[in-house]
Amino acid sequence: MTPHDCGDMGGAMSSQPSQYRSSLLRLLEERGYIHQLTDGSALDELASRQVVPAYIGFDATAPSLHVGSLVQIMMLRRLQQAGHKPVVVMGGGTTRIGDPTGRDESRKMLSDETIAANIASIRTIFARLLTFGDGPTDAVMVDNQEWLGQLGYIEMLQKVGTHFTVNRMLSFDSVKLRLEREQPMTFLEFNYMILQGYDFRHLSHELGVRLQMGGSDQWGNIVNGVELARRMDGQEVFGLTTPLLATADGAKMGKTAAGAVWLNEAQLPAYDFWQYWRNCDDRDVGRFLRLFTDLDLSEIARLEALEGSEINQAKIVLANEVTALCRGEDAARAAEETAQATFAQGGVGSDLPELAIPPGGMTLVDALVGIGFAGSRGEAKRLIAGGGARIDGEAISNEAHVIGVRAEAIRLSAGKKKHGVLRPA
RNA sequence: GGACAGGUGGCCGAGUGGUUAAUGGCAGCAGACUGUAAAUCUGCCCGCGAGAGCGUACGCUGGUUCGAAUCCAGCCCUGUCCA
Repeated sequence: MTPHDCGDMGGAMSSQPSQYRSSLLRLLEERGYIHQLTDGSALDELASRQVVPAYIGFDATAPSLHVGSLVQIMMLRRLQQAGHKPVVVMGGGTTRIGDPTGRDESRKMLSDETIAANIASIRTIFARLLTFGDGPTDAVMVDNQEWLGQLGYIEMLQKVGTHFTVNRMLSFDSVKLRLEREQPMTFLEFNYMILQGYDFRHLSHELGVRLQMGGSDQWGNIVNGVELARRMDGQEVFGLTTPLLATADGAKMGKTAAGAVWLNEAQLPAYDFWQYWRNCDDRDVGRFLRLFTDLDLSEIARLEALEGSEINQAKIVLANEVTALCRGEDAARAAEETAQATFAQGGVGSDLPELAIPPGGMTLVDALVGIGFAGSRGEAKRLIAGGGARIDGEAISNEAHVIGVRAEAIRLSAGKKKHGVLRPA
C-alpha cells in the first residue's frame, strides 16, 4: 500500500537535471514539494499540454489553518504560477465525519454554524495567496458539503460502495493503526476514505479536475480517489503528495509552546508569526525558503549557504517573506522593526503586547499573568523563582515585587524571547 | 447478549487501603552556554495562598473505612474473544 519513502525528509534536492518537461512539475520538484506521484510521466505530459485543474482538500475544524497546511496552500500558489488552475476544496462535508488519519481518537462533532464560520474565516488566507475569479487559471473554492450533502445513503452505497472492498479498506494505514493499537474506530470514520475518494471523482467528473495533491499522510485517501475515478468513469486522474513536514529536530510542524502557529491574524498576531520563522532551526532555512517564499532559487542558495550566526540574516529574510505573503507587507515590516528594536537594541517595539498599569502600580505576578506570559499566578511565581522574569532587562527574583507607575514604557520580559510593554493606564 | 481485560495529570505509562498532588518517559517553561539556532547540563511543570495551609483531581454515582486512585455495588465507555 503506502509506499514509504526511504526516510529522506530533507530537501531532497536532486543534483541531476529534472526528469520533467512541464513547468509545473519542474517547479514543484525544484522547490521540494514532491514526495510521491502516481504517474509522473503521464501527468508531466498532461501538464505540458493543457491547463490542469488540481485540488487540495482542507479541513474546517478550526477558524484558521496553521503552518502545517501552508505547504499545501503554497503548492496551490505554485500551481497557479505555473499556469494551472487551483481548486480549493473545503471539507464542510467531511469535517462532519472526521479524518481518522493519524489520529487515535475520534473527533468531536462540530455544528453546522461552526463549520460555516470556520470556512468563511479560512477563506481569507487563500484570498491572499491565490488569485480567485472566473478565468481559466483563476482559483475557485468549493465546499464538499455541496455534493456530499446531496448523496443519499443507498445511492452512495450503490454508486461508490461497490468499488471499495473492505479487505482493502482494512489494509489502509489509517485503519490499521487504530486496530493495532486497539483504539476504537467508528463506522462513521471508516467511511471517511470513501467520501474523500468520492470528492476526487466528483471534481473530476464535474469540473475536469485531474490532480489531487496533499500531505504524505493523505496518500491512501488520494489513491482511493484515483481508482474510483477510473472505475466509475474510466478517467485517469493523478495524485501527488508533499513530504511530511517535520522540523529538523523531528517535531511536527506548526506546534509551539503557545499552541499551533495559525495563519490568521485573529488566532496569532503577526509579530508572533514572524518570530516563529525567525526562530526556526538552522537546518530548515533553505528548505523553508524554497517552500514558503517566492524568492529565486539562486537567492535562496546564497542565503542558505550562510554559516554560523550569519544564517540569522537568512532567517530574517524568511520571516519577512512568509509574513508578507500571509499577513501583508505592512505586518511583516512592523514585525521586523519590532524585533529589531526589542532584540537588537533592548528597547520596545510597537508590535509587542501591552498592558496598562493602574495608578497604584501592580505586582509583577499580576503583570505576567495579565499580559499573557503566565497562565496562572502559580506559573508566574515559578517563572520569577526560576529567574526568567525581567523588568527592563533586569531579572527580578522577588515574588512580591511591585511595579510602580512610570511615565515611560516599562519593558517586561519572560525568558529571552517573550517581551511586552507596560504603560500607565 | 456472554466471558475476559481496561478507563490515572497535554500525551504515554506506574501505582492496587495511609508517608500519593500521585514513580518514570515525552512534550512544555525557565536558567547556564550560544547566534532570538541546535546539542548539552540544571531547575520547574493542577489551582489559590507570602506562608503554615486550603481547594480540586485518578470514567460516573453511591457505599465500606479513622483514611480510597486503590476495596464493594450499580451505571457509562473502550478493547479482545464468543454468540
